[in-house]
Amino acid sequence: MADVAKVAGVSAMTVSRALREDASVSKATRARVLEVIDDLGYVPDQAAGALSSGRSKLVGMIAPSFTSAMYGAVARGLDATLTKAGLQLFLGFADFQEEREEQALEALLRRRPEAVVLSGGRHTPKAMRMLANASVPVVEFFCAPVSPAHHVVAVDLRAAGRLAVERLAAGGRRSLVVIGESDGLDIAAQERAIGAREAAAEKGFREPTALYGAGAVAPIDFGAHIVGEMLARRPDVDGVVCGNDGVAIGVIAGLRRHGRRVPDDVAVIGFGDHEVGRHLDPALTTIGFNAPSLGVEVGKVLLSAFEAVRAGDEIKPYRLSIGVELVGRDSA
Amino acid sequence: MADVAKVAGVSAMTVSRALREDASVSKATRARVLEVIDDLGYVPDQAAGALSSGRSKLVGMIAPSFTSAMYGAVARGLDATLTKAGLQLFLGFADFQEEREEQALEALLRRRPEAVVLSGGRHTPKAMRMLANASVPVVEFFCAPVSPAHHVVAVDLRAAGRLAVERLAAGGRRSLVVIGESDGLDIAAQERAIGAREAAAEKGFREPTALYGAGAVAPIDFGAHIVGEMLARRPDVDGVVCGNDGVAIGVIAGLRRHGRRVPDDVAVIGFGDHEVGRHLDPALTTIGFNAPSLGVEVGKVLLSAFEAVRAGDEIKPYRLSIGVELVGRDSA
DNA sequence: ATGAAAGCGCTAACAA
DNA sequence: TTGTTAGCGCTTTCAT
Repeated sequence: MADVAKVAGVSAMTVSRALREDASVSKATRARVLEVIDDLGYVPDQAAGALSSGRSKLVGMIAPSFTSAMYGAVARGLDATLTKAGLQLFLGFADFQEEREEQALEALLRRRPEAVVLSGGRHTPKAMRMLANASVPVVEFFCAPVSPAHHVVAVDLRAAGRLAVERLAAGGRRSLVVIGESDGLDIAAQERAIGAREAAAEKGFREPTALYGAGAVAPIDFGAHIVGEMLARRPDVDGVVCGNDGVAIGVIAGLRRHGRRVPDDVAVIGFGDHEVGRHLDPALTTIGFNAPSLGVEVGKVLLSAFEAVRAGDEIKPYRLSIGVELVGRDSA
Repeated sequence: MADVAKVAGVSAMTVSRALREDASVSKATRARVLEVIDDLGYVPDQAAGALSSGRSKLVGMIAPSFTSAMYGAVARGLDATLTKAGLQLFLGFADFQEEREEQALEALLRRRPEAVVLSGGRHTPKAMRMLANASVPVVEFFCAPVSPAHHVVAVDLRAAGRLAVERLAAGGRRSLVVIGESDGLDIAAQERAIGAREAAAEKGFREPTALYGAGAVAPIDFGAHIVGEMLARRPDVDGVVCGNDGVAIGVIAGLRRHGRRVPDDVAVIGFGDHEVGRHLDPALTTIGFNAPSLGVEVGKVLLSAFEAVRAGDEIKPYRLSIGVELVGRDSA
């Protein structure tokens, strides 16, 4: 920056100001400085800027993985919203483990983010403590947190469970199984199971059998393998609610291997509305929600939290619920 | 840090040293400092550390998207390797557009990464200039760059094209179409097409028809929609090589709608070996490669580049080729 | 509209 | 083994 200042014949301060929109620099000076910057290929050092101003312009997001399309889509929506506000998104991996999440969070906090976004659910006590100490807005997304200390933008997973059961009931199914993700988000699976149980009770059905995955197994393989256990526990099953479309695809494949036809013998419903579902045979009935817009909503929550802080207003926790919809196709 | 130093009764410098493994601090002092740090919930500020030491401990990676599993898997492999070396991965989105990549790169460079990882292919001139100015190791991954100025860890896409055609030839197919991704990575599509053309020429076939996608369309939908054009351009087609498994799934669905059976009338081969392929009907024949290990290899290249710099050695560009393998199933 | 001085929180280099 | 001094590259504040 000193170089730029020298070449442009101004002080470093003027260069710094020329880089910002609002600052008071004459048009001519700014133009000259910007030209020199371009000539020299100067890129300002944000670490220095952050240290000096106390604003890192960083928002951290920690997700279980970016291998499944959902979290990538959320991140993309969030990134788009933040970029418009001059903020950068810093992504971290939690690998579906609370301990890894804690590590990722600590690494993130070293960069002094202005806000933290992480997937809802359980967190380690140390992670909770770090979040409290950081004194920045925190948003938990996707599923409702165990102890909601912050803002929440959660998908209405109970409604998902309810919708699925209602669809199965409408199709004449009576003996239900609910299968949780294999991705460790057991909170999400439980929420969905609660919704399913409620709906089943309303209809006067026998309580659905709940089956949960063990960890970060590939969802399709998990679905394919759990069919054996499912059939053993509930031989008369005629309706299955799956934690995500991957599991559903695996379950359908597994059922086929066990000689059960879908949807004639057993109806299967997925979750997530992955684009592949439409092209399967049978086409997958699933519960959908808008993942990129979930990211956008998280961004909006942050932006208004920042706004509130700037205005000196009291910050009240947001509780946003993202709606779900049934995508009725052939598998159920 | 000053707080910690005061409470522990040492200087800030000693706290700083206690935080690092190698530094010379007595066991007793370190233990005391670490305890105070834990009590106070102190998290060091890396922006300050980076400014002072000139080491950001950041490696930036810019990928077209994290909505498709591949880039997420690469990022995960890279992150794992870097974390072991005390480096953090900073992810950026390019949204399949060169201009967005340039923006993401500039934002990244403001954080002074110690290395930059980006997907191979074309980059804007300004991006190239920025990379040169940054004077840090650069790795281009997945597909070979147009002007390879740096390290390259590329999947052997020509071999992928060749393997696919050889499989089709072995199945008695003679009239071939090669479909490029709809994800803007046209370089990758072209490489694959070159390999396919070579193999077709060797077998004495008529040159395969090449069809390319228009941008960031959902791959499955793209595959489904391009079938019409494909059948118009090449009515006698009996073998299709697709740019990724999503496209292949769409093509199979599209062919079915046009009354062509797979694989009886037309054989279809995908790319990427997505786990869903095994569970489709017909099960998808595809070309696979190990995405997480691609990420790990990128990490290794960076680590040895750092090592070379530290040792004062000359840095010679790496050219790593990641092998592909045919995953023979039912669709071809 | 522009500049000078001070300092953000850390670490390199040197001293003890 | 520990402490002191200086300074990383910016931005804040205050002055002009």
